[in-house]
Amino acid sequence: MTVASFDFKTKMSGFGREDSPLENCPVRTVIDHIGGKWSTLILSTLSEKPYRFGELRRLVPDISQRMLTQTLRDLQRDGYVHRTVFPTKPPSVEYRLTDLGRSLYGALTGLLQWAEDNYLTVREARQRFDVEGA
Amino acid sequence: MTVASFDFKTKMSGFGREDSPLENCPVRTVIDHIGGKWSTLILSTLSEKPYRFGELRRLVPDISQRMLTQTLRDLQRDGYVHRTVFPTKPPSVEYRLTDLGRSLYGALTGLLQWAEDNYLTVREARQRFDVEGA
DNA sequence: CAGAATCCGGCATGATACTG
DNA sequence: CAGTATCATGCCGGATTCTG
Repeated sequence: MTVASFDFKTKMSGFGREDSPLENCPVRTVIDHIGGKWSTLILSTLSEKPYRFGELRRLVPDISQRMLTQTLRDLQRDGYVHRTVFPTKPPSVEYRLTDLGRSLYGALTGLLQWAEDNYLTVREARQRFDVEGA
Repeated sequence: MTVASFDFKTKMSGFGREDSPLENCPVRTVIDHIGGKWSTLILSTLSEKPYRFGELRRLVPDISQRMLTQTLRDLQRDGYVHRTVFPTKPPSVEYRLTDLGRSLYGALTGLLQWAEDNYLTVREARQRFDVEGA
């Protein structure tokens, strides 16, 4: 199965029907939830090693507490992250990637590497477009 | 360079400074713009072969005209899609992937394939989480 | 046919304050 | 330390109408 035919089928599956077609698309099941603003960043950080809540806050200083909590819950809900509570005093909570999360991160790596390799080209294209458009 | 160290560095580059750190992150330069609701879908469709505006509308019936126009413009701006106007009457416009767009789609394929392979697992995890949480 | 312009609602995100 | 709860808001995206 070629790349094109694979994805064309993927795209088509779930479209053209009346019962909320987008929600039934296999690809969107995954993409919609890791396309958020912080998901990839948290996954990247946790791919290095498990971290506690406060450590994540410090490692990703731009994120608000609210968004960190929510992103972690979403990742946990999808089975990418495991949450362990240590009933110490004060309590500490450790987040670590599950096997599924590590697997997803592996698939994500190709895209992240591409971004790293090509972002300058993209920025130049953007500038050219904006200049000639003006 | 390992996966973890690669991405940890990527993540850190652009953070911890005051001048709008997120905007300077190489990864976000790319991810922020293909994380939209329709970008991957249009890229997938165009990976098959070039299409005209109306054909794209029919192939992705859920998208509104406004969003199709905007998504195509963004993809063109980033250099992923080339836009060709044929001055016929009535006019027709063809969209095709550039080399950069094809390259990006190649990097994206791994993630799409992962989604196709694992979306059922993710949905099950989601259900389990929701049930035990209730 | 291929858009541009406009209006509008909802959700994602942020800021702040409070808690066990 | 690790969250929850509440409020404010921006902008994403849908529906509709108009144009060359």
